[in-house]
Amino acid sequence: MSQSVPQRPRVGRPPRISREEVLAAARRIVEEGGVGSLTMRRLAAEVGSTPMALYHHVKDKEELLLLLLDDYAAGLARPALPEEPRERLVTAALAMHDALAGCPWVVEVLVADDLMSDAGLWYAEHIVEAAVACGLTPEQAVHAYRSVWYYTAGEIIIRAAGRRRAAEDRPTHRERVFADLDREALPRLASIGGRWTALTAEDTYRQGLEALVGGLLPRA
Amino acid sequence: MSQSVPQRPRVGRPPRISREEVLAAARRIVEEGGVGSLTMRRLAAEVGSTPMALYHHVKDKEELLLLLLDDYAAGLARPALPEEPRERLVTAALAMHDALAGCPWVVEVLVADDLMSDAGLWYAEHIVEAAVACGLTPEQAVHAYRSVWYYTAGEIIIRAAGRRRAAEDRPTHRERVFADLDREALPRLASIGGRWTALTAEDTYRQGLEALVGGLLPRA
DNA sequence: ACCTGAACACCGTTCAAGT
DNA sequence: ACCTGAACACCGTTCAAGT
Repeated sequence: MSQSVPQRPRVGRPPRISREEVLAAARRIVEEGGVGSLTMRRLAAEVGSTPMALYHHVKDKEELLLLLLDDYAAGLARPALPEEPRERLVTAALAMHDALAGCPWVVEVLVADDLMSDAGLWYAEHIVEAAVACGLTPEQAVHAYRSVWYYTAGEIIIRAAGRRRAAEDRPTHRERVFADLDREALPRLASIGGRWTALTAEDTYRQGLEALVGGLLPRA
Repeated sequence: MSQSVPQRPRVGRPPRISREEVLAAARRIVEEGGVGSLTMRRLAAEVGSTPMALYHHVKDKEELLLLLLDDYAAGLARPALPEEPRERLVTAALAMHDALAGCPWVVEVLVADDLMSDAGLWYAEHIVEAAVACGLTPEQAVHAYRSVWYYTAGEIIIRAAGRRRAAEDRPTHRERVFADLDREALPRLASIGGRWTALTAEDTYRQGLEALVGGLLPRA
């Protein structure tokens, strides 16, 4: 009677590390240095084990990244969305952007295996739904979602790369090029000159999003 | 008198491979398998030499990629642009997109080191110029250019990744997820179901671009 | 001047063996 | 059942030596 929940008898060597431990360590590494810095060997060192022990807890590196993704997605806020469909679309897109901006490494994984796991689909669902509510056909709504996704992913990827470049302090290729622009051939860029870097560092995601959505939806 | 152009006397061992040869081989590799498949060792094999011989012709792998980029950019068409500024903006953006779409590996390099070399700046110049001609301030025009660039780069990157995924034929994570969608939580996506893949495979770059540009520019 | 070979410090992953 | 060690097939790059 005392054994009413039969603990499936664990046999063999007791585990020294758990899947959760491995994932937690992977998360730490990836948050600090991006996906590029996550190696099985470094991860093993982080959990105080050998590279091969990891393969007992995850299938391979790809599965590890997908697990990390699910994990991050599961913790995302799902904000209340406004009644008005156009606002609803913009709010959902902004929430999607925020979710990614907080965690740029996610995008690298997303792009590689397209579309997030369940938690990420929540954004797609509401963007498509709001687009339909605005008067688009389901097909048009999917296309509209895609445009928003391209814009959003591009913004995240490019700005993340920019931050990475700023972190290494060596001058970038771009700066060298902008330093001596041909005033004849490229007058507008030349006249902007040094302000380019500051201007492109400004966050204009929302502006661009509103413009895009305004153009995608039928005139109110 | 016969030596009027003194051939700076070449001394030492005669070269077996040239920089051009190295670049041409690198281009072949990258066109076939993407940037990921370009390794110094494979490149050496391709030119029939050793990895270390390459370092005599290019500084390192990064320089190699930038040279490849310059090279590609130098060969790009610079289409005649229409008089009407809004059309001019759209045409320049489409040309930029075409230039990248023909060569998705370029985007990986671009994103990593931001902005292309001179030839690529041509697009930026004309987009910014056209935006100003449409009535934006130079600052607004740079922001508009950035939005177009985010959208364009995102489209190229995501679609390139999609093609790569389609090439390997194993079922993607996405397909597995879409196969069993929760009809309660994600009704719109569920009702689209199997059509999702076909819909997102359609090329809607131009549509999205027109929408974005329409939203970015002042009402005509 | 140009090229080679051996070496260093890395990768992800498989396989056979230990506890 | 879980972990280890050695090994395989890779990377980019440095360094000392050869022609």
